Amino acid sequence: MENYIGYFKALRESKGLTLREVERQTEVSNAYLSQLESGKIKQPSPLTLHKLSEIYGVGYDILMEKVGYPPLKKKVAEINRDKSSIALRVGSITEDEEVELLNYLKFMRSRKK
Amino acid sequence: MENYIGYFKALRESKGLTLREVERQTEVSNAYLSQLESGKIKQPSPLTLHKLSEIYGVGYDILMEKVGYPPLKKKVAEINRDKSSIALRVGSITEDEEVELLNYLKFMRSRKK
DNA sequence: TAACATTGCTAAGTATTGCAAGCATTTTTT
DNA sequence: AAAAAATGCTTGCAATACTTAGCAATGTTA
Repeated sequence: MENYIGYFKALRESKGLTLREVERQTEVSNAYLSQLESGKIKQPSPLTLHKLSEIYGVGYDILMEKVGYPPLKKKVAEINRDKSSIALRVGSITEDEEVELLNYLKFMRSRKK
Repeated sequence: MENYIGYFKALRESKGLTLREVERQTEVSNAYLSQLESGKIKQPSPLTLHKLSEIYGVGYDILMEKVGYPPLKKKVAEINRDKSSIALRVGSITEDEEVELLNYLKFMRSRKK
């Protein structure tokens, strides 16, 4: 969402790295890095950001937010709503559904043996 | 990490939602949702995943990893808060079990009407 | 000085996300 | 039963991430 012009360039230069050195270590082309630093790229992919976060020593989540992706950090309210790890994957469920799912899971597993 | 075929469709149907209902709430076109569910989309953007995570009640980070984006390390405090009843009793579930549970959840909920 | 390497950058091309419009079929309403 | 609405889906199309190839300027070495 916001402007991160100057940010990536300052980051790289603070480490004393050239575009081609970053290219070697991240396998992101120097051409693209140049475009990124000059503000021609709106939202580099998470994978690209992850590579950059490693070489620059900056948090992956920091870079994600920097370019405007939704924040990765969970809010406490959401954590409390999602009680179990299953709920994290299938969405929130009621207590009754939880029991029924448990039984069904048990049935599923016994059937596949 | 690779294939999430069946997952998004199972998620939606477990909630008893139509493509156009999800479109209304997330502002993601039903056309795109259809392609996503049929496996024609490799990596939907973080913003799209964030919207889906909200309407489906599934962790944003879970969806991010599901489609193959780099994993984000959780804070220890959050991890401990996340695991509760079901996880402690049955342990983790496989991807196949996950989809099967979603389908059963859909059946459970449709039965009670 | 001359040859060569390195630097940042641009232009053109490929691939993919996501949308608008529309179609065929099923479901709902009258 | 007919009309209307809702549903899932396909087909172009625009926008954009990212690459390869190359250029001009600067730095390095013989």
